[in-house]
Amino acid sequence: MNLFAEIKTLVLSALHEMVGEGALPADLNFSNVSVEPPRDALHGDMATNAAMVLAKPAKMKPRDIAEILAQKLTADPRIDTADVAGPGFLNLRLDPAILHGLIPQILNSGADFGKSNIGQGRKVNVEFISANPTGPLHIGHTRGAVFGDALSSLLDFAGYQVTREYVINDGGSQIDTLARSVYLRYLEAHGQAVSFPEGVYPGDYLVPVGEALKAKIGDAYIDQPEDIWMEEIRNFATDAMMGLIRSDMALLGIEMDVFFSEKSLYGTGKIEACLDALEAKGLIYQGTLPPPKGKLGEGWEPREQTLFRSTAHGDDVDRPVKKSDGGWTYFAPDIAYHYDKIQRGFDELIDVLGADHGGYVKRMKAAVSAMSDGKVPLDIKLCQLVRLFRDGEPFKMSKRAGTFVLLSDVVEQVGADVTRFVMLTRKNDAALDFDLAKATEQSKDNPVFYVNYAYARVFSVLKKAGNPSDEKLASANMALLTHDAEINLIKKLAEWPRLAELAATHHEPHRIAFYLYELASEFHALQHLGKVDPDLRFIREDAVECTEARLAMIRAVAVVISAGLGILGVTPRNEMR
RNA sequence: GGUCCCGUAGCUCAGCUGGAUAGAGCACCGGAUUCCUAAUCCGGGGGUCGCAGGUUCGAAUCCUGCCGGGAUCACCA
Repeated sequence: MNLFAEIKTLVLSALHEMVGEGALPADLNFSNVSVEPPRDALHGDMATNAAMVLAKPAKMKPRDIAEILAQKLTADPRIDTADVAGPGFLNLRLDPAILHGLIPQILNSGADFGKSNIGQGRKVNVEFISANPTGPLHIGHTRGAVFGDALSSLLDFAGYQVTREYVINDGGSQIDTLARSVYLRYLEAHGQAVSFPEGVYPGDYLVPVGEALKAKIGDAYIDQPEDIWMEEIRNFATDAMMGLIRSDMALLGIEMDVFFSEKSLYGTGKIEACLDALEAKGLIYQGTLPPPKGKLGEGWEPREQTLFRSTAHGDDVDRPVKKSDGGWTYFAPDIAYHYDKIQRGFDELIDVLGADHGGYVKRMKAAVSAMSDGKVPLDIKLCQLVRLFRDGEPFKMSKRAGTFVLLSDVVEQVGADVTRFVMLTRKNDAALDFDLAKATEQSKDNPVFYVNYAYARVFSVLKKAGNPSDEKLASANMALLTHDAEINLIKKLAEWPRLAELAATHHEPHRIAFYLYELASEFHALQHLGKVDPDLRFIREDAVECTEARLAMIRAVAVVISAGLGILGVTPRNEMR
């Protein structure tokens, strides 16, 4: 289904043939041979670098290799011409029938067009959001949420078996703080005047939690010491916060497969078992860390702690797993959590984190490498900050939380689809400026609109043509699509499977967004040509066959846009008014 | 000071395991609509790819060192 992969197979078999005939030496490594879209469409439909990457190991001139390869390739019916160009590129022009044949393929496969099996059913765990259950999700979580969800869909599209996972940090001291905060709201619900000292969460969102607690237990905990109510309120409050977070996620249409409780690692021997496993590899020891370099060294004092030898797996310094008082550091349960993921049989792990976790990457990779003996790759995707604007002015106020802009504020203002798309128009590791006013603007300046507009235009045209079925369109005579702009559009469609594979292997969903913009652009250009030259209009009363072929083509555009937006989690609209 | 990320057109950013004359949008200038959505399209000007070395047939891309911006940095999760 991936035309580029198909032609690459052809190139490789031609190369093997050349080896068999003695035209190339044996033992050549073909892994660097690629077949790609050429930078300039004038060069042809596809280009291969085979002659250039093989020239040196084969000790031949690139052009000599290219000449022979060109002869072999043109013998194949799929290849019209193969021209040697530049330093040794081989530019291929395909038999138009190959491109034309793509359209029925797209119409018949529908949303499945572009799916691949590069994942080969490998189990991949994508952990994302994982916000502390102490309040609603804010803008800082939103990008990671959208990114993780889209990456998951992308990997699924590429043939991986994906698990979306959220780890609930319900074991740490911040939950004690949450419980105390809720206790105050509980007292408040009973009519007591309360003040909120430093170190508790003052947010209004805890008011209903305090009231709910009152409704559940009445006045049982009034004037009671902390050790009486702490455990129960911790659980009660955590559940309430996870309820909030789940409803925030629902606003973006995100559903997790697994919610993993960090607390489940404590008191169950899981952390101990994990560290035992590391100790068996000689990676746990008692020791004292050197002072940090630089001026932060002030106030530092040596402490003997239990340390993980992360330097054995690429980290810069070993990391403590136990505090000097014997309690676990945060790192310890997190190692155990990743150990658990490995034991659950995942072949690959992905963590989506905020950029403020940058210092955490090496140690976690070291831990996973150590625990899996280097067999389970861990990719940590750091999402950089989102800067919110409205009409060019920084946007910071939140009506409900007072400090952070909430995810729900953003979705309320621009909608889930716009939020998702905009969040995916940047690489995850580049900072993102998000202008809430521009995001709802209906213009080409707004990529969401621009892409969806192309989709809606297709529907408009099809409607005008009486909504022919995909089956009927698939049987049209595509050979009538001969105009350059039409061929360019089909070539863009042909790139989709390849692009989806690349985006998946690189864990970069933003490439989908950029591709969709380009596809929409090709479509808008062609659509406009019909205004200048009536013969190029999609619907021609005087040419039924041609009309059918064109309708099939634009229907294929809609199918691919729909598939792409589907991966991004955006629902295309059939009309924009 | 260590580590990580970023540095590409006036602005915001793409640039696909290194490949051909470095691309797009905005802004600016000039055009296009009796028509399926002008909410669009076409053309033009605009670049020492932060700087300097290195690797090679070839570097925005890989390596080293600087410069600038951001994040982070030992018993906080």
